[in-house]
Amino acid sequence: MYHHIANSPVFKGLTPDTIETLLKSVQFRIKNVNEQQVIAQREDECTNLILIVQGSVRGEMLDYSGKILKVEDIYAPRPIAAAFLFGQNNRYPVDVVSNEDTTLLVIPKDSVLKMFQQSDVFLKNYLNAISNRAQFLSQRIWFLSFKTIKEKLAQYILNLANANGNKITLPLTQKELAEYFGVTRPSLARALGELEKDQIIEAKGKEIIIINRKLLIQLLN
Amino acid sequence: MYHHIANSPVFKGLTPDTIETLLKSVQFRIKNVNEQQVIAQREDECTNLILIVQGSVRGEMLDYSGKILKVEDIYAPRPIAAAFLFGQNNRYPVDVVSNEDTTLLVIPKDSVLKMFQQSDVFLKNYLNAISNRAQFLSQRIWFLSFKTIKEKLAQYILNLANANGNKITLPLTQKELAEYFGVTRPSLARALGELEKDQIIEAKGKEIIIINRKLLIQLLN
DNA sequence: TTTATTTTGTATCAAATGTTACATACCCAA
DNA sequence: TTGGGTATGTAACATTTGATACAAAATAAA
Repeated sequence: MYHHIANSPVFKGLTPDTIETLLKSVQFRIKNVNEQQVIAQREDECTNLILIVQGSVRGEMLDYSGKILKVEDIYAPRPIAAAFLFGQNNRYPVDVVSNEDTTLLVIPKDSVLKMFQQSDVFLKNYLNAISNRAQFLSQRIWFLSFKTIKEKLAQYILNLANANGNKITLPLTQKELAEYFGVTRPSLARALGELEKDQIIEAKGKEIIIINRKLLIQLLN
Repeated sequence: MYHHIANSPVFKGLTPDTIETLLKSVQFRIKNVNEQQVIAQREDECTNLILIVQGSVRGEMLDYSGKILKVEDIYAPRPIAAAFLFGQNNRYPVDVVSNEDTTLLVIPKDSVLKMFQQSDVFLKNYLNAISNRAQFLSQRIWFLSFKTIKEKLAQYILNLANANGNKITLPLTQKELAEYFGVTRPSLARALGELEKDQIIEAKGKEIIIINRKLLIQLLN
């Protein structure tokens, strides 16, 4: 087990032996769950740090009518909801359900605090994990603030192109990109097509070449 | 000064004297800036924890064409970008500019780490601050995932009503609410008007009464 | 290679929202 | 009380996007 979780972001830089020593100095437990088992429900208080040792879970966001809005899969050896163990309203924002037979490492909050005192590395890793989450979300919101699909595309392409000149390769399928943008797939395809028709970009498969960067930037005005 | 920052989220529960002792055991500096002075630029590395002792600053998000997208004001005695001191890409996501004559407390990252070791309370406060930020952003994204304005309104109203029965008071003006929803003000007003016309709610100023909760929930389907 | 599956391009139509403009209501301060 | 500024209600029209459907292309599997 310690070998598995040594790859977890919160244990990065620690040897399996060190992790074992660290964990054995506090309380924790192992929990095995079957497929489709509910691990936590929305609004449950989040009192433990949960790491996925093996398997995967998903977070399901529901609205008031019970409809599933968004699903996020989390795989071993990542932590579940590290950013919800602390904070004013430390409750799960989603229902957490196992996708498959899954092994969980459950560490109570005060054990986590003890581990912070004992391991500088663990503390830094934990801070990094939450911070990364906040940064990711922040970036995502910034992105969603672009009104039209073309604006989002322009911003997205310019971001990728900054490093690699005028030729980029989309790292996502159109379907995934559409989901990332919060729009439908045909709408995204349409927007791409129009950018191409206007001679702003040239797209062949996932390869995109910026033909007229000036016009691309102007889309953001 | 220590009295001022004692009200900061990261120093909550500590007396001014304790804070003084804590800070004097590490390195830090005070920085006074005039109005409209640039404190940090987007993509600058974030190497210090910055607290606003007195005054206020704003974070400005710019797109590639240089247009200001969003502004967030931060007032004393809150920290600036606490969630960007750690993490993989610890760079400011925004330009930070002072709104007025402002006094800043600048604490280098390694001093912050030392303070974590010396004060359990400070560490917990910091974790809470980052976590709150992540939770806030998470909630915000969840919210933005509702497609139509009516859906957003329904979700928003139901959230407020949960605690207080069927009568709620909007804590924001329509303008602010529209901004929060990421829509224009007239569109929000129209949506509110239609909910009223359909006898789902009754709105008078900021007072809203849910007339037909069932229909309100059905909007989410 | 052939077949199945996924991805992409495109079209049509309806629905939602933005834009702009203006009138009315409200609130605070002189 | 009376302005002046802000907040709100509403209208007409243009734009954008969603929903749905289907065909072509690309990719993976047999």
